[in-house]
Amino acid sequence: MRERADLIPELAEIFREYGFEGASLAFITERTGLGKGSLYNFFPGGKAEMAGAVLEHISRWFEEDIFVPLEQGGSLSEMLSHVKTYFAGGGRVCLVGMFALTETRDQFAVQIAAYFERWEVALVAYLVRQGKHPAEAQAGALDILVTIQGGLTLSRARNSPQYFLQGLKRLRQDYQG
Amino acid sequence: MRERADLIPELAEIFREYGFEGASLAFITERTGLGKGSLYNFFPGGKAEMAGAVLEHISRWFEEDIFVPLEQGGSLSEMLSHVKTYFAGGGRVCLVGMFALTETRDQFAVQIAAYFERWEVALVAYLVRQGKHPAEAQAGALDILVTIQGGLTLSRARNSPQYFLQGLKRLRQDYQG
DNA sequence: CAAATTGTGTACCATTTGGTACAAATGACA
DNA sequence: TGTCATTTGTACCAAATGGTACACAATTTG
Repeated sequence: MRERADLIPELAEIFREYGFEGASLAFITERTGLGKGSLYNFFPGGKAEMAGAVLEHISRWFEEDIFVPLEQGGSLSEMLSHVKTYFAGGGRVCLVGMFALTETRDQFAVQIAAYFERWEVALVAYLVRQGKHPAEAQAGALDILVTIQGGLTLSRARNSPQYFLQGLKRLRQDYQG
Repeated sequence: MRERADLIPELAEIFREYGFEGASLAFITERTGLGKGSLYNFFPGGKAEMAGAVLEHISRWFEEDIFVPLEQGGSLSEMLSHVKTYFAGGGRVCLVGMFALTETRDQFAVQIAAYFERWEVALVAYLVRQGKHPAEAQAGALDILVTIQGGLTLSRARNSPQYFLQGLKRLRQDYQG
């Protein structure tokens, strides 16, 4: 017997690999080893609720491990290290970015936008604390987000982590405090 | 009566909006106004062949309007302008990037990788011509691709073109010949 | 230990999916 | 004009889809 919380990381991995539409209920059943009964017991709203829970889980992780540290004295270098680990050095896809591009987007638009906005706010706070002017900090935050997202997309597309890794390297140089 | 070539841009727009899995045959028939008979007449391989044709069409456009000019004396600024127009200033999604992230990826992995590799080659050629050392040119090419892709993803996610537009602006500054 | 609660598997459902068959309409062309 | 190939709509199909119903097993809890 399992509980809902244990399932969420598994579901996250499944959606990461197959997308929202691509991950059929039949496949989710097979991969988790749970029947529909259990699945719909934990997530009465079906696939949509599963994906929602996964997004929430991701948001919480970033909130604790990335955003808050960034706002409370952590360094950018530290953040980039955590990000690098989280995305397996470019081998793991950003589920939020993926949902943002596909048809799933409308369904989760609010959570998707909130995730990136929150990240941006934390980055701006960090850069201002480093002595940058607000406009400069804003531009820097966008640059950092864009470089991470783009690196992940291209690393996936070319099946090579170099895009992601080199992006992180440049960010370290350009924004070292 | 229509012909195959006219259909491809329509299909491209449909896939862009709904993704590969999300664009059902029923919807494609409705949107194009063509029955399955016509669709399967032009694309006997079904949806997969439609998407393949769309990717090929996109590749050809970039080859002629982006890659070749870049290798034959065009400026980076010129390329960035074309790219900006093509992606509607950040309002249009990169279909190749989208396919790269979703489950569709395996099916079209070769075309997806080739598209970005080709772009990278053209950029390296341009930067070397500008007097950069090969390693520097390579790093610059990756940076440019990453910034464009990331900008598109984030602009879509936040429903705001600023990520894409500011990325382009930075590229203009950092790589002006 | 009994009773309520929670978790689980299976059988089932209507709907939608991508795809096929084929006859009728349309066009090019001699 | 008559022939032939292409184009088109419709009716069909098996398989897969997300979802529900429900009986049974495992827990908690009084």
